[in-house]
Amino acid sequence: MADESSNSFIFKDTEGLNLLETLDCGQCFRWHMDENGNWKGIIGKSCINLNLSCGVLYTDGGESREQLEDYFDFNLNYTAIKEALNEYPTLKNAISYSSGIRILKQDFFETLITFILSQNNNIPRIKGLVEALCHNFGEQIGDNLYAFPDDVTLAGSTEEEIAKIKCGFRARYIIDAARKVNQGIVNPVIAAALPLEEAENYLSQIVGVGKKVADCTLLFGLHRLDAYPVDVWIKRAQKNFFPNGLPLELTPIAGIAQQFLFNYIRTAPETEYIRIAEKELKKAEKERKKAVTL
DNA sequence: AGCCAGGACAAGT
DNA sequence: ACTTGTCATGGC
Repeated sequence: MADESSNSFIFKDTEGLNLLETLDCGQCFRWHMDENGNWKGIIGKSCINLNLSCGVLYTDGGESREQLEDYFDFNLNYTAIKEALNEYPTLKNAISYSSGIRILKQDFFETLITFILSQNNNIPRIKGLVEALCHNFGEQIGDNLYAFPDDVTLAGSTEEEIAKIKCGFRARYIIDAARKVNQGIVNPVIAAALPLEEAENYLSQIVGVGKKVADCTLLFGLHRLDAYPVDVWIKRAQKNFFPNGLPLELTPIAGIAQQFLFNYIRTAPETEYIRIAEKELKKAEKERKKAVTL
């Protein structure tokens, strides 16, 4: 992979990109690291290999240089964004914990369906469900490799067929999403252009899509950096660090701040005391309720 | 064994 | 406008 052949590309200025932090921070679910620290994943119908050493990203298998440049959003100046976020102590800590996170520019439909699958689920299981969906409904693009299914395929399936992947109550949500996208009732171009709150409501036409899933779709699938998904982890972070919400100045890039915060509160050693404290609190609450009923 | 998970939704205060 | 129960499944 020394020089750029037909589908191998080199990105020399990766601005502090860290593949583990970016590909395993809960924004995407189809990338896998091997024992050497290299990554393999699927973008569109391409299986892509990634190797990052000494700040240089070597890619193999992509369609074009522009495809990867776009996917990793290399034209956005992350140094400047992180400087703005660093003005706030908690965000500064979160960024120094995992400074190599970038918000990927993923496919709209894939992101929409993936985050429908994400609801009330943990990340390992989301990965399994997405993989099962691709395996059962996606086009085979290689040896045991499947693209994410398109809206036509999913819209043409039944709820029972979708439920085969064991996604439970989410099966009918997927059908509804696929049909509304397929019929043009939900159009990514329109969603991308609407003001945030209207865009959230627009996507919430889909049964099973509320504010959280809408925000994830807007942020990860349409690169709306003002979208700020609030899940159980972000609620925890807010309770402890931003009881009055994020600073208003950060509104245009709240989504990026959110992703640093999410990874920080969920996995950083220095926030473990918060996770433990909440567990203890919950346990005590349960004991209290038990005592009342006796 | 039981709690929880990148929630949404309906029904109840 | 806020709480609560329910939904299907399996990771830990």
